Amino acid sequence: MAQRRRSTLVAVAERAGVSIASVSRVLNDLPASPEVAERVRRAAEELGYVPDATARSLKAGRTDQIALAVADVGNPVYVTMMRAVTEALGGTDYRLVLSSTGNDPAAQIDLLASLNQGYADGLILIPLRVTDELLDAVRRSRLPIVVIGSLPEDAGTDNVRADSTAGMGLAVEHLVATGRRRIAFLNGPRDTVPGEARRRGFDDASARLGVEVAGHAEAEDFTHQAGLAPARELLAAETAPEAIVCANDLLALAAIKAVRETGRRVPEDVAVVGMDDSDIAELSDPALTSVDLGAAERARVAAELLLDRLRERDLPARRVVVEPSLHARESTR
Amino acid sequence: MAQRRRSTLVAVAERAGVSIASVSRVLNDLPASPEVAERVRRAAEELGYVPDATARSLKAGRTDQIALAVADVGNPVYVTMMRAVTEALGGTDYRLVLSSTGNDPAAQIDLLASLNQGYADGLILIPLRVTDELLDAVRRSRLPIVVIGSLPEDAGTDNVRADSTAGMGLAVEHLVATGRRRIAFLNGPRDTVPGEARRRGFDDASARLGVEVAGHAEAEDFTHQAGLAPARELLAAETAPEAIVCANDLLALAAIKAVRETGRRVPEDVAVVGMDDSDIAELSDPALTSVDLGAAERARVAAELLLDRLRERDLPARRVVVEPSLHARESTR
DNA sequence: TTGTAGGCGTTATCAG
DNA sequence: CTGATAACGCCTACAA
Repeated sequence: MAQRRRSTLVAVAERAGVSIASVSRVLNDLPASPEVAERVRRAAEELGYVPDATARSLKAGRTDQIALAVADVGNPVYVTMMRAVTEALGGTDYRLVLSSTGNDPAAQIDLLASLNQGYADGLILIPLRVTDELLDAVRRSRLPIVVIGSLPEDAGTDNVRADSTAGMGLAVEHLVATGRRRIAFLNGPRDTVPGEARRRGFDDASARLGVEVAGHAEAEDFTHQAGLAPARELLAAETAPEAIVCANDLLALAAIKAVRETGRRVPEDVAVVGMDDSDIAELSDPALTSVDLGAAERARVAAELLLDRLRERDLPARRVVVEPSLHARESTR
Repeated sequence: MAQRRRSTLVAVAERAGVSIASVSRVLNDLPASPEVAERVRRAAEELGYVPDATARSLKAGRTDQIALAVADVGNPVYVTMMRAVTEALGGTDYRLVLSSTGNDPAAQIDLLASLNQGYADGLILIPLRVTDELLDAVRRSRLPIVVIGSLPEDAGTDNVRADSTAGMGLAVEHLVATGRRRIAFLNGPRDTVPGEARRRGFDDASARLGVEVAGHAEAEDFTHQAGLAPARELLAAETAPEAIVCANDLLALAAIKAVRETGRRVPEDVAVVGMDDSDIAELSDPALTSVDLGAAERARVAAELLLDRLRERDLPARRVVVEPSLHARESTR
């Protein structure tokens, strides 16, 4: 059985018969005589000494931790982002502290407040809704924050965003190119960051490309369950759509299900395009055509920006836009 | 703009004209005269004072952090578990430190070593493969660990596991009850904790219930992609299976896809049962019948066990088995 | 090269 | 009730 109590520099020093300063130096590869170095290393080894992260942090003023705040750990897009952040941090020796704040803006503000306790060196924030209070809290925060999602110009915060308009453009163009004209839009809640951006994107794209808009519907949430009813609505319209563009992949699966319920086929009768290109796009049957708004890339870039800023605090606020790409699969053949 | 530098007890004490001891007391709700309390609170407020988590940790010997180590942040089951842990921790003031170790046992051992730096108070470990080295490292660890997954009897570690045998029993019984006799098994890698457990479970159940085993196949990974080829194999057998039991939901989706490729229908020609009852089971079309091995519950219990032990170190090692349940959906109608 | 000592920001003990 | 002071474990001038 290993000793219950952690051993400290003092213990190692005693055992090696030297001062704690020498121990610290040896273990941090600072100059020391070979003989002392040897004694220290052996003592440390024998005691199973491991430096204490907390004490180090207090001294160094850094925690080597980065916080990631997401609304919902369950949503596939956030999972993608989490994974990307994890990978980006893999090479460094930062640890990841995960906070699931739920949809509640108040919870995010609480989180920002608690961050000022300094348990992390920086934060990647993925807000579902951006309120003025949140922006304010972000501005007031003592530590570097990178926000993923659209922010007002003057937010003065590092910011990585998708180009929803371009993404919707890709979706609609693709549908037009494959011969669809009457296109409907299945959105999530409009009072969210992605909901608002994607609706604008769809409207822009459909106007620009001169397609016939066969209806808008809005699910109460970006989930499969919430998507079924509005999808059925769209399909029940007098002039049925030839294609449905959906604001995310879960809604797209709901659309496919709804299409099939009416006895129609995907893609022959109704084509379906999703958005986010999450894992389920490939798993779905038929495999789902989806626009990748660069979730992984956005998260990766956000991590880079943050690491950057931790290295060098005095940088101007940066904004990065990640370009979308279309992944054509069976649902729009 | 907020002041760049965090203010400390000393700053508050100076401003309030009292000692740091008094400040600490007031802010920790220890007895103090109303007048001092008032002055301290005002000063703290004016300076935007927030106590430093690191300093607190050093003093208290606790970090208020719990580490969660999973093999792959992408796998839906792990996501389920992460969410459950997040929720379980929601009521407490523990933070969650997430480590994605990959499939590499060495990485998990490194993680255990680094944990001895004391950046967390406890660990929930979900190993994909349990090697002797890993068990050893777990035993040697200075901090409380709860392992999710099967462990040898004598591991002496808190442990939460699924009952794969019972789960497979539910799957096979359900298939028998719905009139299927020739049943095949699509597994993931056998040299993993779940792979081994589920294979044994299937063999036990099929023997006990006297069904005709229409083949075993093994995917190289628990993924959709890896499942396609072995699923096709099973279907190409001379006496085709009437049902396929799959070791997880991703493999089950692969099986459904493979069945359809051959022009057969699910569930009429071939029934498919998945395992884990992850989100995609409900999303799939047809919706997937799946055995819930209690991923969320296991994670929740693991978190409870850990919190428990953090409260009271001297507990005997506990082992909890979580019972499975079957969720019948369209894929076995 | 080595040791002494101070300090990172808290909390807690012990006098006053 | 309050204040001075000693830890927590580490790093690092500075002095020897």
